Amino acid sequence: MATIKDVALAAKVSVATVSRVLNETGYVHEDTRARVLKAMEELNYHPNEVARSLYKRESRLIGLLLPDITNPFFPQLARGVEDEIHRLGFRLIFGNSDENLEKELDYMQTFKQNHVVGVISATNYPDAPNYQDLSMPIVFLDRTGENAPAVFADSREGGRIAAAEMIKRNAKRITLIKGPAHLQTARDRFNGALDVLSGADIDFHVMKTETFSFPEAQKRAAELFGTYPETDGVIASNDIVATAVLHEALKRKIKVPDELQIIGFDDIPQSELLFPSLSTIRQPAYEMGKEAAKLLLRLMKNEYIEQSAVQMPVAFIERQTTRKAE
Amino acid sequence: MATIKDVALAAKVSVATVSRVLNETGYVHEDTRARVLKAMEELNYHPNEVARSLYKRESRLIGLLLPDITNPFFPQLARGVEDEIHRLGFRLIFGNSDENLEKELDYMQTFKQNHVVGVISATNYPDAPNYQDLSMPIVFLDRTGENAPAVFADSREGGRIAAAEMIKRNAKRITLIKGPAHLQTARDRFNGALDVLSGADIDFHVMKTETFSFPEAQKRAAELFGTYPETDGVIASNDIVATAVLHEALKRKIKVPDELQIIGFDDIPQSELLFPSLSTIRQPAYEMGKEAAKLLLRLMKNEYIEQSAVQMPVAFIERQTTRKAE
DNA sequence: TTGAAAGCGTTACCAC
DNA sequence: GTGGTAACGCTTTCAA
Repeated sequence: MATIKDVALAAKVSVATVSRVLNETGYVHEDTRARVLKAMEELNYHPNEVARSLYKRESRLIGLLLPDITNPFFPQLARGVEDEIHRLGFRLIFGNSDENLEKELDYMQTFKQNHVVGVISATNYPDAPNYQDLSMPIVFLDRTGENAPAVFADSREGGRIAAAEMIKRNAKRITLIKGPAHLQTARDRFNGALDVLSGADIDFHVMKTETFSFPEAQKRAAELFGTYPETDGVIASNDIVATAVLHEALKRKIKVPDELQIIGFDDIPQSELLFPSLSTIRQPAYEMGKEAAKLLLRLMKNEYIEQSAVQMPVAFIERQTTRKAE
Repeated sequence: MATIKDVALAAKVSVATVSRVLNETGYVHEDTRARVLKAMEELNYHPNEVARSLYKRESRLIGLLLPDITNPFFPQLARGVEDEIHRLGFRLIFGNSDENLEKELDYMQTFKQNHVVGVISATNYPDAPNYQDLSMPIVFLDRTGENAPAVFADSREGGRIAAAEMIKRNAKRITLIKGPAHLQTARDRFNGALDVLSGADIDFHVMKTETFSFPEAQKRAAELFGTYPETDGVIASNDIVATAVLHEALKRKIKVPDELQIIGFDDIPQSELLFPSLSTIRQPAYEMGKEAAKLLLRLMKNEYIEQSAVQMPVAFIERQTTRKAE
């Protein structure tokens, strides 16, 4: 790879001048600039980002930390982030944390050591020391820290909507599934649904799942129909769990949505591909990724930010696991 | 962040000595080493990777280029790669190419400018100039270049297996769906199935799809049942397309697998979640990612490599869209 | 066994 | 307008 020195030599100027045209900083004569540009072209010169980063103590890299890219909710977040930062010339150092604090620390270390200009993290431990006294801005995605910049969906409202839609559709014996207790978003969904259910004149039943894994969800779904066969409406903690419930219901030849209605949460891409396709509460994952990137970019520019906790709207997506509202 | 100089000062030695204990290179007295280690500890010193990278002209970063992380096949590849390189201390610069040559070039540029030590790319253009005369090793993943290092599944064999299983299960009027022509793997699947079908005494019908997108697949599936309603076995070009066919079949109240059998390709995670769950040809995506990483690591060490094109086995996964073999 | 100093490719300051 | 050069934080000769 050609260096700035090669360009200087070819253009018969000093490296300082080359640097000036490169960064469009300071004066340089039109003719000189042209010569330099030509030399760059000919030598196919591209500045060494590492050297730049060393001197300026910041790179063109952004750190992205997600629990597990293999979980279908996260790729969309990632994609949203990337699309937003890409045109500004930023690139991603990416890692999966498995919700493991050590791994997160490890990646935060990597980020610092590589001079990233900012980080976006979907961590369950936003208040851990990992994330204190950083020299670069950070925004939490799909998570919230104590008045730290964050982008997340209005989960509680999502829970409320799910319950309201279920009631509106005339379910009488509702099962509310509670997700993993360590996830704030899961708790919010649950509490939102509870807000509505407890105020309604309706029978309901709470069941919990420890994880969002399909195999566990399958087991719990089987139990559900064993212990509470008369349920006619399930508000699931997310789409994976909802899928397991749907699966089990179909296996038992329960008619969906006539005998049993199901509402999921997230609207992961495959929810639409199920048969019957899954009614759910949509989180705008891609947009959330974009929004997080935008927020980070503003933070990087040190802009004054009135409200750095941005809450994204959720919406009921009506598909085929719910009946028409009456 | 503390620098090597701070450590040297605190330990009352020169930076050269600190560097020696850091890299375990050259002699250094036990007592000195202890002092240095202690100073590092106290200052919470972590070497600046950027400075290292500048001098050594190589980083601890690996470039990963995938078409679209939002497509459920790719996260598994990514995860396999990451898990393999993580414990060796390597990290990922990640980008989505959208199968766009410009974007790929763009990312390759980024990779070089950041001194990555190697790249793993799932490109459709392995022979493009983008990938020639690189100063670092590259391995193609899920793709092949002309005798370039690569890791990919045995798609042709996969096609053969799909066709054989379909015949074994007594399908009589088979529909073979041909995937996007620009994808080598799609062509291979198709040709493999054709190998078997054309040698068998059986009716079959070929239909093509231009993309692997669900909406297009839905349209084509609808057409299929319109123009060839008597088909009783569909060999789809991948699981997304198979899902669309299943969807359409269920909508038309065609009994699966009694009246219609379906075999997909890939075994993406959601294939198991469908109802009925999808029989498919599995590509070991996670393992492919791992294998690609391993190969890259060996290439980086300049090991002699007998066979740098590693073909991974595929297998028939029997689920509920096929009948029991007779 | 240790330290001084050059060099990695840039940028930015200060002269001219 | 332009060039010389110190500095960014590290590794690696070379000498002592």
